[in-house]
Amino acid sequence: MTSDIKETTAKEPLNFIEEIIENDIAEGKNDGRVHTRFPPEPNGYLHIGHATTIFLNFGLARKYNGLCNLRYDDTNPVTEETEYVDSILEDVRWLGFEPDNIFYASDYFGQLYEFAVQLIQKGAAYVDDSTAEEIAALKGTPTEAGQPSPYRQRSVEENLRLFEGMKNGEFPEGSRVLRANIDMASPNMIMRDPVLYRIKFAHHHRTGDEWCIYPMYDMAHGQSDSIERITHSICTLEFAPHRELYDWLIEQLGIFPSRQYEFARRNFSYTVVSKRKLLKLVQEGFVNGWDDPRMPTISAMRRRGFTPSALREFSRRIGIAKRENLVDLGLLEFCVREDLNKLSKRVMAVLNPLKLVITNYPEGEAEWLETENNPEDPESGIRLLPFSRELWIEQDDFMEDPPKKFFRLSPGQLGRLKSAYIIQADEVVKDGEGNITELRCTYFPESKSGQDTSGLKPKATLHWVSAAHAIPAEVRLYDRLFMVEDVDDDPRDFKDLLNPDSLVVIENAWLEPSLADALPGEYFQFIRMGYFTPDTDSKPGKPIFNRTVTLKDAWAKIAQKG
RNA sequence: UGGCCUAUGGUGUAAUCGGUAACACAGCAGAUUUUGGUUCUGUCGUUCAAGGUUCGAGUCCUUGUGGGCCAACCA
Repeated sequence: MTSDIKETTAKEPLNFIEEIIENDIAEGKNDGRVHTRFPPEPNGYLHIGHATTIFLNFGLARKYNGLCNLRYDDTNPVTEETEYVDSILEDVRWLGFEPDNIFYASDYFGQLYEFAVQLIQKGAAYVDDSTAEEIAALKGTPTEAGQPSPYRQRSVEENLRLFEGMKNGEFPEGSRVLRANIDMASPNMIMRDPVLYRIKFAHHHRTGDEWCIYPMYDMAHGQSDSIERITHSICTLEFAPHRELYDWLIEQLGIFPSRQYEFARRNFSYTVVSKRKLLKLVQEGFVNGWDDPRMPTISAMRRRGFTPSALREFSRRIGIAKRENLVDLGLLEFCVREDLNKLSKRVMAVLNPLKLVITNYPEGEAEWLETENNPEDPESGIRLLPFSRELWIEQDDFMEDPPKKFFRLSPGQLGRLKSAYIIQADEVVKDGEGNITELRCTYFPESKSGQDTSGLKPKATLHWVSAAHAIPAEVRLYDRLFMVEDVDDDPRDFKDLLNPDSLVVIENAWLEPSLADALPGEYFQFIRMGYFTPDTDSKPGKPIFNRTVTLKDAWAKIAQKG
């Protein structure tokens, strides 16, 4: 009772954007309407940073009964492709959101052209014949004012004629641009007559060859927001200087006043989120594609076995603010474990097999033992596991000469085989080089799991699979992609910072037979080893599993300390 | 002698008229456990600096300092 009261009264603190929205609603701004948008450029796959932005924009719309559009910011045909368009929608949906509208900035090319004409007509824009270098030279520096272009004083008529000529393909690429007529001495560099339109004879993924002039970001983004009557246009901090231009264009055109708000983009430890760098990793073969499970892309995390709800929880916990940050990806691992602990089926798999023979168990016999599917979920039920004389156990679970704190199997010691019997290690069999090839044990028939009358108290419980029933599998173990925490801050080339052990492939793991038909999208805990999911490379008869994340490992910590 | 943003434990965020600096992760210690998992308990540790206003400052004022972004026909 009291805890219920606590839960309902303890309300989550608002982030600064929610405060702005609630103030706007209280003031009746936009008739209390909230409309956001998620505006990716389709020039790469979405990554973990986009995921937090998706949760922000779609989450805000959901929280305030508003709408959220997906809008592809496709104003640069040179870098944009439909492959990316498709993957973006798939990722948004996988995260649990259906856009209220799916738009493209390219839908507005006609309207945007009209806007540009309006600007020219009121003397707010002009065609400049300068080269890119000439424009840059007259731009000035942050501490020095720029100089006006020699083409700045052209008549409205001439500007109109030339801009139309640009549109009609009469001029070569790079020969002319349309510029806003603002203030070459503005302390804000963005306001020094920014380029609005450029000529590009490039094939656009949607409009084909219809256009040879394309609007710049500033000429497209705010106008698209306005056309869609977006109320809160949320972007990252590096666009803050653009806000002045965003507002100026809305003012000049007299269109719906969308408002821009900026938050700090997220940086993550041991990875990169720059699209340029991610593209390089893919193109130069440092990873096996955009969805290589080591990548920070949404498609990679899906393939690796992360859940949408873990990502959502992670996003909620890191919050939103305006300061520089480096988010510990360990928190994401925590969220993944927290979610998977509740929903994943417990199964047994041996990754580095050591043969174990139970010398007092009859040869050729097998019995099927009950085991629970998930102790965290009483609804999950039980299943049967085959047990027999020859088993596989984990190599790490036996030490011939163990340190004090090791309480798994060692000569003479007892161990519990999970859901089966207690055994005692008797004898080690070695090959000519002294490697342990087999462990011979005896078992206690009266110690059967669930009906144990042996009175024995082994300190460790081991996972195992019956050798005669096990199915072979490949298992891929992933570790952090980079060796340094803050990759972007490191002076070395980021490709020299890659972790050489980010992928370890185990070719000959043994799985319990129930895993034979597991499909991608199913989540498992390999008991004592971690969370795993079938990889999309799996073939019938040749399952491949990805390790999503390890379990917390207290023993590893102890062993490391010595 | 530019403009804008920003500064709270190791990390990420709270503290909504100026009123006991808190939550989570990580760390450490312990209990429980047929997963060295989970769960539970305890614990460590924080306001960039210096002045000022005030009974009282993370919050207000002044002056500094640190970090980030801006000079693509990228977004």
